[in-house]
Amino acid sequence: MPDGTMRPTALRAPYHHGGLEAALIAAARAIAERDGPDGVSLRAVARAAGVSQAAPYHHFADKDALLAAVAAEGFRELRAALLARAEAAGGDPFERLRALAAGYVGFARARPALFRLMETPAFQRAGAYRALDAARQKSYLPLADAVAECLPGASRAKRVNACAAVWSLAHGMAILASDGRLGGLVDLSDLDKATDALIRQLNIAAAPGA
Amino acid sequence: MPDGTMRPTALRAPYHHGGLEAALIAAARAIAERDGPDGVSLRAVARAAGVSQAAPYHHFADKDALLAAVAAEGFRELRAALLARAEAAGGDPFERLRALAAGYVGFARARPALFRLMETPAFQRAGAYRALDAARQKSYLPLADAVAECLPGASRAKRVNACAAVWSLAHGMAILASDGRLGGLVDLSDLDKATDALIRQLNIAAAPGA
DNA sequence: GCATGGTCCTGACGCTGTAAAGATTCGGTT
DNA sequence: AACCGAATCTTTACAGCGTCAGGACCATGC
Repeated sequence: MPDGTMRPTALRAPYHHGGLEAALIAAARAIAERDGPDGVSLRAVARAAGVSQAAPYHHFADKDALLAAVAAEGFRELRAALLARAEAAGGDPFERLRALAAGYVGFARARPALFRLMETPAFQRAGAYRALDAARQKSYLPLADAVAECLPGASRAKRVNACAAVWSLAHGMAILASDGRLGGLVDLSDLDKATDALIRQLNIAAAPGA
Repeated sequence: MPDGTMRPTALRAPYHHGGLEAALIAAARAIAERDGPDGVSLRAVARAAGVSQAAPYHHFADKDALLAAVAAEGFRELRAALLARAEAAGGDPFERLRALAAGYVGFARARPALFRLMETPAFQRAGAYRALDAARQKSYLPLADAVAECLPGASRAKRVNACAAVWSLAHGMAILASDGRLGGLVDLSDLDKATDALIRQLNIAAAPGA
């Protein structure tokens, strides 16, 4: 193509992208899942979306804001995955709790790069990204609810403690499993079962199966 | 100072630094603890050590190798802190286990940036940095030993499960606490007590005090 | 006294995030 | 239909980054 500057209008990409914001989020996520969170450069994202390097700044304040949007999408998907598992688990609260924990760990294991991005400490700072905060908060609720239902008569302190224990255990497992570091201790090929075994070690409810 | 090139020898820094490797590690750690792991630039580290930007390459293969050295130092300190806590805890295995978990979480809370650096996934890849791997491995042993001593007659599977549970719980607490995210659930001002309460929720041994 | 090799510096390359200024196009108002 | 403001996108530019090549310095061993 000898004439680069005057390509026929029909073949040239339209000046206005149309859905650039969504395209940037998708491209950033794809790159993050391929090369890890640190492999994401704003310029590469822009290239992948077919726009100039400065175009993203019309949709995101800076690079962190774009990554925060990706993370928020991740939390929404995490929430959806948790709700689906809870639904499938049926009515027993402890059963549901174990399903939620397994879902949490499984999500991290299935999308390690995305999970790592969601855990990036730059975005933890509450108040910095409101949409992210909201999505994160909402993603944690199913777990807290299930814990509360497991301990109907307990004091608030007891419930809070149990909630912290479950969350910490699931979070720790999620991180260790997503990095493959739990491999020497538990069978990562059947992560649901492994999570079950660990959650059962918590004094949350009388574990029926044993 | 009009004559920049011919400063008197007595006032000029010696051409050979003397202890550059250690100075670089210390500078990198100081910057990481002030600005976070991502705030560390090789050039800034070199500036802080009073050498040129390329000098570090005579002591470290690349930036990651320097950060890995900082992380290894962190793991050695973590191990020392854990051993000290175990020593102070006395003879009861479960008491020692709780002290170790509290030490683990306390370390992360006291040095959040260093802990975050140690958990950087780029360094998790086993075999990439041998000294780091060794230091990390060794830092985990006290916890595993204490768990084993808590369950003297148990099967290997049971001990491994308990070990994974303790490690996951402590690790999750460490990360959540070092980011301050556990604040809504537990009292971060008395982290030892909070860790105690959570570890007690594990069916590791009959918790005596209740 | 001189060569060797380790330690350090200067300068350069291509990459990054981001700002400023101009071009293009859309939507709504005359 | 003509216009204008606002939104979107491009070009250009700057400083800082990790890293490398080539040269300067100097402690050590012959």
